[in-house]
Amino acid sequence: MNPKVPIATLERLATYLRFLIDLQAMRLETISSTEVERQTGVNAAQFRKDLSYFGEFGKPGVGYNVVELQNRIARILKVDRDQPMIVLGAGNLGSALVGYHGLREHRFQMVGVFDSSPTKIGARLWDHEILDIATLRESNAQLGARIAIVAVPAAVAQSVADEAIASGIKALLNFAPIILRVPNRIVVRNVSFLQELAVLSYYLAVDAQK
Amino acid sequence: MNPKVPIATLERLATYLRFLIDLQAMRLETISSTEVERQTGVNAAQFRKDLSYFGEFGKPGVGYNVVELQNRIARILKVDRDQPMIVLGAGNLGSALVGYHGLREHRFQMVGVFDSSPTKIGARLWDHEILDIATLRESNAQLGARIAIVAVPAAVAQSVADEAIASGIKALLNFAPIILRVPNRIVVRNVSFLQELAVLSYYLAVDAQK
DNA sequence: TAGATTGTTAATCGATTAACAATC
DNA sequence: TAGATTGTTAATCGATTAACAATC
Repeated sequence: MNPKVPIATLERLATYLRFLIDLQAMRLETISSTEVERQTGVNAAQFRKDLSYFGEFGKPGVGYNVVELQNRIARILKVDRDQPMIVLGAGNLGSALVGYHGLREHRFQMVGVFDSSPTKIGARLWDHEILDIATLRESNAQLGARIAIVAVPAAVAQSVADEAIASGIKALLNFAPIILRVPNRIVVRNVSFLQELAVLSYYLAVDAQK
Repeated sequence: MNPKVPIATLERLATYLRFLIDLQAMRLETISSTEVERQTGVNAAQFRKDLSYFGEFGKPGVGYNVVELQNRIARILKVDRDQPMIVLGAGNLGSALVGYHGLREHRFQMVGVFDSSPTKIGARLWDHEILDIATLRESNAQLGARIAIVAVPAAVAQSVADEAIASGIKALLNFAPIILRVPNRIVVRNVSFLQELAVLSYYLAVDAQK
């Protein structure tokens, strides 16, 4: 059914999901691909093609049922069930992530926060006790998280990632501005606002030229 | 010289820059594209092609001078000069961003933080006083920022973005999980860790099948 | 000079979009 | 039935990578 789904498709799927949640809040029953294009800017053929990797979702002449499509996309992305997750690093960013309610709303369940600083270990962060990152292996044997967010400084990100993988983590969301080297079986996604800002900065200058 | 540079190229340029800074810290004088591939995973031809949009950078038979390449990429991305920047929203995420030193290191200069909450306005956040977002237009007339980071809740992100644009902002880094509608001349980049997590979540399930 | 590595052209690969028969 | 819109095929577009002459 899904022989090599492009990553771009998966990213858009997450966008569609978000959009459908809004439509549902607005009590809309159905939506057509043309209307999706008008409201999100994603090409209508693109939208239909993206969905086609996973089966048939709409009714010709009618469109897509908002609630049904939303549920099916959630199931495809596996965000229809709780996903235990840990955060590595309780600095500014790590703290912000632990306190972010959007995660829970999307069924990502924060089960542990780790840091290496003696002044932080044992302290409370929202409703979590900060754990010693040196105990990651033992702790995650209990917690059973497969997703970890890397929110430590660049200098220690690689070794923290290595430890996380040894502790059973299968997927990493990396906020540190370095390229993590990991085994093939491990999935990594990078979030780099410095990179994003650099791209903005480039376009700012290009536009000014015109 | 640069007739439509792919966005992917610009993103990688930021990665190269980061990598070159590390190389310089390690006192390396030159590097070859093959070595870049070995250390970053980016295909060597890709690396050379990316640079070729902007001129010639290396010496055949020798490679690239680390310091020179670093400087030239910084100039291309315009991160060789201070860029004034504002943050909209002083919640968890906004606060973390304001406190993030990496921004200053990359010449992004935080010049203002805005929020709408009466309990926050006037309070100190690191070395900034939180300003009333209702005064954005007047304030940014003074501050002169062209880049804004949108770190407000989804429900108000669009109206805040509209205000920012009216205040002279030309580029937006959007953390809110919605699609911002903006005029053509405005550049937007989105950072969505919910989206990233959804992609991870998908692959986690796919791998488990195998 | 011989060996290494560049910058660039051409080939390949993959993703986006247009077009349309099928169908509600 | 007529009109609308789907799912999918085929055409287009763009990005990645391999190959190689130029050159240090």
